[in-house]
Amino acid sequence: MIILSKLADYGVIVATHLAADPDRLATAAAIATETRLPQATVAKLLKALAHAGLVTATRGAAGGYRLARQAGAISVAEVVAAIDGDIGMTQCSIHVDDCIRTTFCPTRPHWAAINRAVGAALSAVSLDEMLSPFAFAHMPVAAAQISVEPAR
Amino acid sequence: MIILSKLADYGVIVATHLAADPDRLATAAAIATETRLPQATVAKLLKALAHAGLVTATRGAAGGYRLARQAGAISVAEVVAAIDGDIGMTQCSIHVDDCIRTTFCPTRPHWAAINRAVGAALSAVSLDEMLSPFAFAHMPVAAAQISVEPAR
DNA sequence: CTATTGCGTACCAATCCGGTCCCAATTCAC
DNA sequence: GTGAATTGGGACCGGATTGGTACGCAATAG
Repeated sequence: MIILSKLADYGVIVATHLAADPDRLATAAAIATETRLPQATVAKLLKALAHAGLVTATRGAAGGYRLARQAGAISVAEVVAAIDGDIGMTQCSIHVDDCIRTTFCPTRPHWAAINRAVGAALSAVSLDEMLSPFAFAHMPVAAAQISVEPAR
Repeated sequence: MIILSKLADYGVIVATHLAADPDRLATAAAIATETRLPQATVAKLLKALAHAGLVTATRGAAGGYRLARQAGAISVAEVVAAIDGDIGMTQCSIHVDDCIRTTFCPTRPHWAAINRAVGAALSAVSLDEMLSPFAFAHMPVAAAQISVEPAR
């Protein structure tokens, strides 16, 4: 299974690209060609990022986009959430009501904890770290201990 | 965004249900009614779990399913992987080749680390813990520190 | 032999997703 | 003031994925 949608993946690429050059005011078209992503899609992503307040947009001729904060202050989790919506493991993590099993399902309360752990993994990484050519070393401790076994 | 597919979510419910009564040989139909999930779907899930070796199936009349291992020795990650396939954050985590950006995309190497952290969060929880009415407390350290901010 | 139960596969309907396009609003240059 | 460039916010569409079902085959108990 793939967790991130293509769009969210692209969103991180675009945001990281902006982070590489924080002072520059880049147009959607320029970013698209530089990242080799489809123009219309990049434009859509930037709108979403702007809506979430992660980038600031300047309209009009000679307009463009720029990171709203320092690259170190924007986490991957925020970028993903800006595009795919808030992160939750299960249906009931987000739509709390529409599950007939809520009353007797024993697993429900535990998802919240798993939820936080996953969110933490994404929140722990900022854009400038994504930019660095070196792998970062401050992932949650459990990260190195267990690897998920493939099933097929 | 919702990370787990409905099917994977159901899979965990079914597996947890089996974990509640490890010695019992339960038919797919019985599990379906007890968990209030559609029969055909539960049957499909149990096949997948059996295929992954998480449950053992006994065919024939008076047959049924049973956990293949102790509930404490089966992680949520395994159940999810059995149904949704192996866990990866991005396209390139799984299909390494088919991305034209591999050569110059700076974010690529970092996803692996995030990947492991997420996998660890799911691997850290076993079925018997999902069963307990109390929230477990041994999530990765970062879990409690950061919460993902909603975007919409 | 027959009833029960799992096994495998094929199939269908619905939803979701990636992607495109269009037009209004805003700003700059001349 | 006019026109070009650029973002903003929709609508829209085709295709892939997913949830769910159905059917025939194999195995086993009685």
